[in-house]
Amino acid sequence: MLTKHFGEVCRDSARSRPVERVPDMRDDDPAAARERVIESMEQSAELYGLSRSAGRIYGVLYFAAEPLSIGDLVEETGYAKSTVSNVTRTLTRIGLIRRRSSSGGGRRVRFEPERELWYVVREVLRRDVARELQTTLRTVRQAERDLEAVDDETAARIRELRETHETLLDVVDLAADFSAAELREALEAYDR
Amino acid sequence: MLTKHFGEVCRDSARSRPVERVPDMRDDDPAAARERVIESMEQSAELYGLSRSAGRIYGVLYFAAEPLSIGDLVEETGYAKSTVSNVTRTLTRIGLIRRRSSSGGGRRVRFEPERELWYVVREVLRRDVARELQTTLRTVRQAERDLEAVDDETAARIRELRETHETLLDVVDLAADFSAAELREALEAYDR
DNA sequence: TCGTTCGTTCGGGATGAGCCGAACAACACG
DNA sequence: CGTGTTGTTCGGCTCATCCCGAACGAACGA
Repeated sequence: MLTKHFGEVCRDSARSRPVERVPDMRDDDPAAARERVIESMEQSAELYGLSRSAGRIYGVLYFAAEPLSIGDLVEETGYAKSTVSNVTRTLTRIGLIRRRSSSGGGRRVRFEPERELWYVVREVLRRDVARELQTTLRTVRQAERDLEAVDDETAARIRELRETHETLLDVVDLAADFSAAELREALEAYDR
Repeated sequence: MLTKHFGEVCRDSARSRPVERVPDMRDDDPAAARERVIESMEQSAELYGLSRSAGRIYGVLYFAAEPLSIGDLVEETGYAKSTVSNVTRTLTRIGLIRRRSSSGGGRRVRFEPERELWYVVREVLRRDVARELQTTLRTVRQAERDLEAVDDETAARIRELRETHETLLDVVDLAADFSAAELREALEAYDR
């Protein structure tokens, strides 16, 4: 997936949050603007199969002046400590945030966001998508080999499937080696 | 998302299926090979945030010689008619399968698969990802405008976020206009 | 050594997803 | 018009997910 639910993109987006945030502020208040952007991140998180809390935690870290600990995040987001602990683990695994352990003394863990989103996408492409394509490809190739002698519709379909996946894997592998700006340039430069 | 769960990619993949399939067959049996590929599709479906049944139904359609009706799919997959009805609706919305209604007479609906997977990805990029990026961008730009007078860390972060999203949206828009082969060629041709 | 401070893990409650069977609705054909 | 056939919708069941509070464990300082 890449998306959790391709449809019903907006479900109940008015889930009651545990703490109230930014009661009433003027429009040019940085805190209010920040809050609106973070809410947008919550929504995006849902589209990409993450929980709403993941979006908020990433958002808080995005705007933070310095890496935050779990305790800090609990205070900022109003989520329980266990929730923050689990969500940060998930976000770390994806690559959306990083643990900066042992900054100075103490076992206090601090998290900082990866702000270059394309890096995150790239890692997902490599770690998840490419790997999935490879696994499928292995299965398909094995099936193709098993049916070497056969020449029916099924064999033809399997060949087609292999070719499709080979192309997709090539594209993913290639794209994962580009930066976002390079990618844009490469696509703009290409003339058909 | 694009993926439902970026982690725990393999959960209990041995869920009991309602009907038994391909009891025991030789390795070069087309049906056995087909079955293994379809099982692989079930797994892929999960990664991309779809249900296992969606993967199987798509797989059955992929190998079908002709478009299948809901009744056919019930017979082929062993799922309940209601399940097949719901899943086909989802798959149609995504673009993985198409309804070929009114082929000849009758109100019998038939489904056929989109075998060019990149087309599907492209549609998802356009319909879901690009749209999401645009929505976020609108929010971020509004926030930036609200903070025109302000010049603090938050304002800087918002500017950075806008630039990131603008680049990503450009890339998505561009990529969605390419075929898979063109995309590969464009990336291969680009020399840094 | 003993609190203190942090983070993780465990069990539980609420919500939602996936699947089922059965009832319902639409349409073709006798 | 019935009547069978096909697809959709509805209520229910089960299981996973999300989030919580509380208990647990590991490190550090006094």
